[in-house]
Amino acid sequence: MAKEVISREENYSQWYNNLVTKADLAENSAVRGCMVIKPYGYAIWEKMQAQLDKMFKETGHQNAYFPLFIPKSFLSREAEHVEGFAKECAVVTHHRLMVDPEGTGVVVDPSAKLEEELIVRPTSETIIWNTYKNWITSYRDLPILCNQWANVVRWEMRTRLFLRTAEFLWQEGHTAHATKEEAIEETEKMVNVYAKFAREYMAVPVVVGKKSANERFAGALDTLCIEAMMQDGKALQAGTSHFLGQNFAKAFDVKYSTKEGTLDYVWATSWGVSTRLMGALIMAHSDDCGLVLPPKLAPIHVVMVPIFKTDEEHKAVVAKMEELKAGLEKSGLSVKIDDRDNVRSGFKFAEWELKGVPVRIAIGPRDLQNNTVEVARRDTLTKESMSADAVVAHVVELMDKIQENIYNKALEFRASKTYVVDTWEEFKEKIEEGGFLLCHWDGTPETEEKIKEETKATIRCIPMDTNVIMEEGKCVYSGKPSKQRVIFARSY
RNA sequence: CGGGAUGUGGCGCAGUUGGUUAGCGCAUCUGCUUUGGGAGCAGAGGGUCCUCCGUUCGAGUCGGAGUAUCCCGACCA
Repeated sequence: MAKEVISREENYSQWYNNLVTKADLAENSAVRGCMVIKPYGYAIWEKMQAQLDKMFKETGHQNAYFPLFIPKSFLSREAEHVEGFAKECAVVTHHRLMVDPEGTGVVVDPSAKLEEELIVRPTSETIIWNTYKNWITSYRDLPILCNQWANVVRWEMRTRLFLRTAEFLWQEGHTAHATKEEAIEETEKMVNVYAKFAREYMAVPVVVGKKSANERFAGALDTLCIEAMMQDGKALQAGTSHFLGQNFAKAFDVKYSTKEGTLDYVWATSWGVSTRLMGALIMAHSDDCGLVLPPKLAPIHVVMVPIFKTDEEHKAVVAKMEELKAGLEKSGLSVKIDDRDNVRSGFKFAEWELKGVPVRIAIGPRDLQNNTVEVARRDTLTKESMSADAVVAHVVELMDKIQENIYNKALEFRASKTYVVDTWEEFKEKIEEGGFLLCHWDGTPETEEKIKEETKATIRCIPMDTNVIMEEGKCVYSGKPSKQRVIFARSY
């Protein structure tokens, strides 16, 4: 008897359990909302890291590492920045513990109070710009193109596994440029790197766009982003790239000598993606049988399940599998033979489907006789029997097909939930169904705020892609003139 | 920080108007039988019923306080 399947609408976290768990630190409320990434989940993150790293290096960036702790005074240098982050920071006030004089255990040593509190980085602009000040004196020092892989802490009032944990892993790029144009070009370049990564590796279609003033990063002049649609129709911001202007250069007094011999402030960008991408991956592709991983990010491409009755059959089947495994590995695929003898084959089928392994191969005594194997696809849940001699070439080809298929499936889904909306009545009705609403907007924060209050929908982005209608029209809320449509949606 | 719900073996839950030794499913362990879609039978182990205080002859059950978790808001990658 099959166990009851879990509906994905009910709770995505059922799928998460393969990859992460909530940190079990309930005794201490101070660390609520953190997550443990299990080996299988971390393997996906490592694949993402490796690919992103490659793309960063291809665009001329280098990795570096900056401190976890930020002196409190740094955060107050940039006014908007401090407003955006000050409310949600973890603060280090002491540097020593002592044995509790009145009991067992340890207490904070009151004599070890820090002169100036340290902030656990919520993002590293301030500490990095404080460092860049020492690195930059002349136009010859520019540009500086650094990235760091790090963990950051944001004390969110409400956390959500993968999408908004108190501590998360991410990558943050911080670049310094001599001219405004070059910095803007960098901002656009990196958002496009993210878009390419999402589309080609995660198989998640995204819209590239610009944030409205309300949704912009604290301290940025412009925030570009990629927005994805999850299967419940809600939007997920999957990556951001900020044009910071000269705000941080001014705050940290980073000037350089120009070719002409004058002094000027440096232009900055920052950009980042986080473990939230794994959440996007799950929520974009999962079905009622569990995860569906795109081959390019799957830790295991092919799982082989032996079917046998006797020891002899077992040996013969596994021998055949080892042979196929060698062939597949030669083609660059990662293969797992599930040789466990304490669970039955049906259990294994279900379990590997839950984990999202793209292709499953089953071989039994009957196959050995006929020189066939059974190949099952995770994305379509179909299986076929084929000659064992052709299977390696077939599976290698399948990887590309699966990658393409799940992207197209997600793309079709997004298309089916994207509506062109021109009246306020229709807006209110459609927003309840979920999805992206392409609407005209008068460009004012007030209108955006009112729409949010009435419908919980926000402007996800002002699209920069060509596939969104560029036309003049009237604001869906106020009726005032508008130059192009923007995307409204409810979001995570 | 507001509004609501919930804390019972590793996980998911039941537990009646307060009444003996606190149950069930899954998982674990042992044995036998099984293996082409989440196995069956027999047996075994595993509990400070979130914490404290109170009511009572008697509390998992009632009352109070605390605490944690989840959901909905505000806040956000």
